[in-house]
Amino acid sequence: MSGFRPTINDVARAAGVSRATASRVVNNAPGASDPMRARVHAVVAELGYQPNETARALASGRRRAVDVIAMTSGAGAGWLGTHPYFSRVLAGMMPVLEGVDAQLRLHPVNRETAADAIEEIAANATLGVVLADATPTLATRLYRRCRRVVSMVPTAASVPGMEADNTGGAYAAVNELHRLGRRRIAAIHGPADNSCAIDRRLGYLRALEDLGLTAVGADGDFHREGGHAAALRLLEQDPGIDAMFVACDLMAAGAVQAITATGRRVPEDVSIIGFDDSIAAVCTNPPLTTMRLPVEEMAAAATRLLLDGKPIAGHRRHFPVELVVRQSTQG
Amino acid sequence: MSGFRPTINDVARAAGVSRATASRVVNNAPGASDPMRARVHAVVAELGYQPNETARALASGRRRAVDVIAMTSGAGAGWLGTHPYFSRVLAGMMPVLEGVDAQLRLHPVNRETAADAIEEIAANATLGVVLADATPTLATRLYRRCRRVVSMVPTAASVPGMEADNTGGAYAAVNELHRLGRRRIAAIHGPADNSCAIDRRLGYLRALEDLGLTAVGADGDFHREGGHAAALRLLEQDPGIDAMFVACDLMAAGAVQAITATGRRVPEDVSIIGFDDSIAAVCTNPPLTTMRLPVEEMAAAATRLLLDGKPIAGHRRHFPVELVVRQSTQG
DNA sequence: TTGAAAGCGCTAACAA
DNA sequence: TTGTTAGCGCTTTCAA
Repeated sequence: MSGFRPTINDVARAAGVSRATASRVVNNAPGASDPMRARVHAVVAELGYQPNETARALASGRRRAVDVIAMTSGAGAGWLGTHPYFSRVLAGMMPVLEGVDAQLRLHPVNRETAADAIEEIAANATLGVVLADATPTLATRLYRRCRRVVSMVPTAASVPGMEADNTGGAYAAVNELHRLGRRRIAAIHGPADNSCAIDRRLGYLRALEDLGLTAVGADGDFHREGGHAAALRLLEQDPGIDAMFVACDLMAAGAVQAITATGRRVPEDVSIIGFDDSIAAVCTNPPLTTMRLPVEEMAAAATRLLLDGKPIAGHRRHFPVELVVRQSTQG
Repeated sequence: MSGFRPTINDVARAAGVSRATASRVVNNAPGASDPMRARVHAVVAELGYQPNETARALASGRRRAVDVIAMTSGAGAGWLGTHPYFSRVLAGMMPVLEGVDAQLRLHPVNRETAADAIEEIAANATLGVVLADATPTLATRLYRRCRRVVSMVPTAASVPGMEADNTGGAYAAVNELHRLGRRRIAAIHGPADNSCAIDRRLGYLRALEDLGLTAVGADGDFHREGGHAAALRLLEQDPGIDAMFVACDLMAAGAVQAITATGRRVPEDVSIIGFDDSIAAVCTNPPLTTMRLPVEEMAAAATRLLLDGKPIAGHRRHFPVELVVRQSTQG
C-alpha cells in the first residue's frame, strides 16, 4: 500500500494524455480543455498524486523558500529557546508566508562555521534570507553573495534592514523615569558586541547627559541571570538607586527578583523599565513597564520585502519603539 | 559581478576533467587522483562554485530535511511566539541537526487547511516530520501518508511519539503540595481538547482522590491571561485555597500575579507549582517551583529517531517529569 | 488545444 | 582512475 509514489508520468499514462497536459492541469496553467482537465483530475485523485517539489523547483528554476539564519553561540541552540526574541521573528513571518505557499527554512549557524554555512545558504537561497541576529561582518559577506537579504538588527550600511529605534527607545525610557521623579537612574546594558545593545546604551547615556544626571551602569548578557547579577552589583555599589533602565525584559525580570530580594519594593523604591515587550514582561511580578520592540511587525515586513523582490542596497524601514506602561513604574 | 552561478559543468570544463570527476571531488567521493583533486579544487575556489542543492537532491533521490509542523489557530501564528513551547522544540532539534547537514523546514499549519497541507508535506518529506502539537486525527492522517513521523504530544496509538509523564508529573506535584502541609489544593487546567492538559488534569484528580481531598479546578488556556483569570475565580469561589497546581508555567505566572493582587503572599499563603519549567518559570516573582517537561530532550530524541530511520509504528520513548523546586513553594 | 522533446544541475552506473 | 551515459521528476518551449 505504500512505498510507491506516482509521478506525473503515471498520471499522464493513466489519463491517456501527454505529460505536458498533465502538468498543465496540475498547475492550473492555461491551455487544457475541460474534458482533459476532468480526466487528469480524476486520475490525480485516484492515484493520490502529489508533485515532487524538488523536481518542480529544479525544472522551473524557482522555488519559494525563505531562509532564516539564527546565530548559535558555540554548541547548542544559543539564544533560540532561551530568549523570546527568535520565536517572535518566526511568529512574525508565519502569517505572511502562510498565504503564499513558500516554505520557511531555519538555519542555526554558529560563529565558527559561519563562513561556510553562509556561502551555502546564499547559493541556495531563493526568495531570500532573513538575518535574525547577525554581526556586520557576516551580514556583509552574505549580502555580497546573495542580494536578497534583510537584517532584523543594525549591521552594515549596505545590507537592507529593518531598523527599530533602539536609541530613541532607551532615551524615552530614561525620560519617563525622570518624569516620574526618579533621579538616580541606573542601567543594565546588553552585551558590548551586540548592535541593539550598543544603541540602547547610547540612548541611555544621551538621556542622562541631557538631564544632567550621572550615569551608572552594569553589563548584562540579555538573559535573566545577567540581569539579576547586574542589579545586585548596582545596588551594592549605589544603594540609593531609585530607577533602572534595563536593556531587555529577560534581564529586567532578573533585576526585579534581585531588587525585591534586597527588601526593596518595585516600583515604590525602585522603578524599572525594560525593553522588548516580550513574554517575559508580563510574567514578572509586578508586570514590566517596557519599551516595545515590534519584532513581529519587523519580521513580517522583512518577509514581505523579500516576497516583493530584491530589496535595494541600503534599504531601511524604520520602526518606532514605544512605551508600554505596566506596574513596574507605578504602584 | 553577480547573476551568474557556475555549474559543475563549468567547473569540469575549466579544470579540463569530466563532470563525473568534478562531482567526485566536490563530494569527497573515492575514485579521483590527487592531481585531479587539486585541479578541481582550485577551479572550485576560483569560480566560487557552490553545488545546487535542489539538483543534487533530485539526482541522488535523497535530501536531508526534517519538517516541523506547528499548528496555528486560525489566522496568525497561534502559540508560536506567545508560548515558549515551540522555541524549545526548535532549540532541542538544532544541535542534533547541526552536525549532520540537514535542513529544518518549519510549517505553520492551521486547522482549516490542515488536510491539504499535511498531504503535501507528507509527499515531500525526506528524513521525516516532527509534530510539535497535533490532534490525533491529524497525526493519524499524516502517519498514513508518510511513516516517518514523530509526535511530541500524545496522539494516536500507532503514531510514534515522545511521551512525557504528564499524568505522573501532575500527581507528583499535588503530593509535593500535600507534603508541605497544604490541604486545599486547587488546580488550573489547560484547554479541554489538549492531550497534555487532559493527562495533567487526570494526574491531579487521581492525586486528590488518593489523598482524600476535594478537587477544585478552573479551566485555563495555557496562557498567562487564562491563568490570571482562573486564579481570581478560584480564590473568589474558595478563599481558603492554600495551594494551586497550575498546568503550565505561563498560566502560573498569571496566577502568581492574581494571588498577590488579592493581598495574599506566595508561597506563605498560597503555594504554587507550575508545569513545563519554561522561561516563564524563572521570570515570575517569586520564581516558580515547577514540574520540568524535558521538551528540548524530547525534541532532540525525536530528531535522532528520524535521522536513524523510520520509527516503527506505536514507538514510544518515555520521559520523566521531575520536580524543580524554586521559591513558589517555600519561603 | 495537444504532444514531442529538450533540458534544469546533478549523481551514479557502467565502460574504458 | 577517468569518462560516458542515463536518468531523477518536472516544466516549458516549439511544432503540430
